[in-house]
Amino acid sequence: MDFINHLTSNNIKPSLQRIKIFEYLYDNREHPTVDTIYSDLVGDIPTLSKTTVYNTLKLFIDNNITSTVTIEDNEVRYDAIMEEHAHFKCEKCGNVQDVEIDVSALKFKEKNSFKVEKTNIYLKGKCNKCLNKIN
Amino acid sequence: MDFINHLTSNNIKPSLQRIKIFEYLYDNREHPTVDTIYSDLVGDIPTLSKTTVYNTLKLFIDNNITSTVTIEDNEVRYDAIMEEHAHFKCEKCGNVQDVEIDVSALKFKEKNSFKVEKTNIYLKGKCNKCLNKIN
DNA sequence: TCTAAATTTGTAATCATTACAATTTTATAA
DNA sequence: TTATAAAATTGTAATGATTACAAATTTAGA
Ligand SMILES: [Mn+2]
Ligand SMILES: [Mn+2]
Ligand SMILES: [Zn+2]
Ligand SMILES: [Zn+2]
Repeated sequence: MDFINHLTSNNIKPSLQRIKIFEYLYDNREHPTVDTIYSDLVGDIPTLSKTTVYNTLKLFIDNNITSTVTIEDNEVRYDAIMEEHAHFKCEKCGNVQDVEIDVSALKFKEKNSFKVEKTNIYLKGKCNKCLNKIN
Repeated sequence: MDFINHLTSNNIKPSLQRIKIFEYLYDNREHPTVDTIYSDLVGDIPTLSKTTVYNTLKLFIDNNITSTVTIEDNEVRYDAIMEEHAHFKCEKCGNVQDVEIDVSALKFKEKNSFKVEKTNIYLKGKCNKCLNKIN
């Protein structure tokens, strides 16, 4: 993945902060929060500001190279994978993982029609790891 | 719908505030926010406190007679209809409507299995009304 | 009626996010 | 290269939703 080219081709000037934040998001697929992103990167970029993380993620979202995952109503997570997929959160361990899904199979029998442009599917339950624990 | 009985049979003592808030939520299907609920009910119950609205909704959720609708990451909406259904938000007019959906049709081909206990499906786009406007 | 428990209320605290102005960095032209 | 303007980053203050908490009110039972 050529991050600089990816940013540039999406009209985003590739500053150090932007490259690092996008790289982090792309490599860490567990859908981190702003705080996690900031904490994990501030060692690398000591001058990093949390405001920059917020600004940068907003910029990414406006340019469609990042999306939010709001599977909980009290935390916003971020995702750099833009291919359509669902999300599963384990309510035991808290992990949020990607789920391949065929969204086109979603046929809703609606009387009043509307045009769907975005679909978000959020699943919750227990993950394989937690199911196999004996406690 | 017998609201008092519904609350009682779900282990919730039917105080005036609880009855009115649940009744409001059940009758107004547009998935109101705390502020909307409070504003619309304070005329009816002049002593109503916003804290009571928060407390009561939390109580409803804990007892599974209400759920949250977090189709936007910056506002929490509430819903008293507990039958499984999806939600559609029109990005023109902001309306959030219910969508009948066959959740069982959702087959995800996952390598790592997990046990799904709750499913939330959020759709966004343009509603019928807004599509038919000439502007 | 009296008393304790439950509920409601108002205010203060918390915490995530945004606004904004100052500083720093980058790009451009002389 | 140097000067200047634009863009990006930063730190701090403001905002706003939610929660904590203690006081007041209401309800239920003896
Ligand atoms: Mn994802
Ligand atoms: Mn609904
Ligand atoms: Zn788990
Ligand atoms: Zn509309």
